[in-house]
Amino acid sequence: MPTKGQSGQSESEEKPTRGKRADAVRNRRTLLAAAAEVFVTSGVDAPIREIACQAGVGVGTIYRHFPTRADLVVAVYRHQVEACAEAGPTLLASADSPLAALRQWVDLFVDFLVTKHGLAGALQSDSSGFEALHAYFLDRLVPVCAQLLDAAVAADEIPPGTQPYELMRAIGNLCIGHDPRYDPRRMVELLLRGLQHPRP
Amino acid sequence: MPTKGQSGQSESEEKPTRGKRADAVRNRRTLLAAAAEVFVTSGVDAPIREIACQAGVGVGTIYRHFPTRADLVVAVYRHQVEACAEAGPTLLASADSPLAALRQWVDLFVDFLVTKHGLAGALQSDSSGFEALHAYFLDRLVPVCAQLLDAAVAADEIPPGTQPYELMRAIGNLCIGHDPRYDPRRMVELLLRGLQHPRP
DNA sequence: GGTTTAGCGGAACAGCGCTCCGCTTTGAAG
DNA sequence: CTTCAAAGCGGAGCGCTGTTCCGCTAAACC
Repeated sequence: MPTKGQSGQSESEEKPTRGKRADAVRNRRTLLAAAAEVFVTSGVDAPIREIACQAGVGVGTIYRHFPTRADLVVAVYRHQVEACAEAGPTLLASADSPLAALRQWVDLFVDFLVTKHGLAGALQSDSSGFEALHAYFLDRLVPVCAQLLDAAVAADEIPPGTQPYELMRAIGNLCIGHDPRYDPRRMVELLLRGLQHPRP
Repeated sequence: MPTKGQSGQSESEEKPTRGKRADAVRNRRTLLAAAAEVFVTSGVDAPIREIACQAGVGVGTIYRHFPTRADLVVAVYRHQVEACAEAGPTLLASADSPLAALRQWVDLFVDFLVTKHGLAGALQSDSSGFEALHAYFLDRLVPVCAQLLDAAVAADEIPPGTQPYELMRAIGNLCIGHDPRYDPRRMVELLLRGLQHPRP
């Protein structure tokens, strides 16, 4: 992991560089890298101390930069969530049909969830300050899902009435749990099939 | 809650009365009652101490009677799980079609899960000694589900290939989370619709 | 009654989230 | 380069968990 090349660091910063001290900015990056690494091996509910240790900082530093767990998780996965959100309109334009676009987009979302250990579970968790995570994911992705659903309805590929929020949550729920006998993708596929028009 | 009428208590005991001491048997019952009550208000992952307090016993007593959390949860809900399992064949005999029986049975299962706060989540949990709970539910219900699925396949109402375990897990997952904007029943209904034959 | 031992209670330990405050480092003014 | 306010840091410490362990109580059997 190359951390070299600090010559010009005014690239795409979320909002950390806001008249902050140099060591604070450095720590924030270290923290994000450490969290990303720990999340892979221990899941998103890894002990805070573990992340602090991996980053070589005290727990206080984590809480100052990321007051709640959700803030940290969101910061780590922001780019990927953003990419997923942006993929919605793109797919709608490129796919054969709105329903096909919806399918591909859901695939993207599912892939994202199943590869992040424990993330799907955390998304639905009602405890431990994960609510903000839930909120962010939903704020960002539900509108995209709504757009895809609307397009599919307009193309008469599915009946109207499906709530985007409900669908997203169902998909998230289906992605919970690692088990060789359980393939979330297959169940999501079933769910999507159920979305289509029942033939009279 | 009437706990009277101890005259003849040799009714349907699971296995507590096995040459045990009288106070042990009494404590076991108290514990089950207390746990059932606490589960309603605080969910199945309520603190052990809370259950112990409600029952008026020490925590050691709980661990002696129910070594893992799953043992306690299973003991509390055994009757209902059993009833659900037995309803399978009954519905198959009484319903209009195997698929209708499957639907009604799934409804039963979903009702059970959504009314027990946190149970669905615990079912999928991979931590805190809930594995045994998972195992019990599956051992008891998957065969019933398999029977219903087989019947529906035989009646050519659904295509073959659906794994009972996978379906049960998906349904369980869909029941996670209390939220006015999310109705598990509706999503399970979608899933079941997806199960049916796609019309060519 | 006496004796044995199953069973009980809860102190105690370990792992967690989160807070709080004394100390260090930074960056700019002199 | 020195000075110095304050931004930032670290980790001890608190409260709440699950789980164990052992001295003591009281049930059961003689």
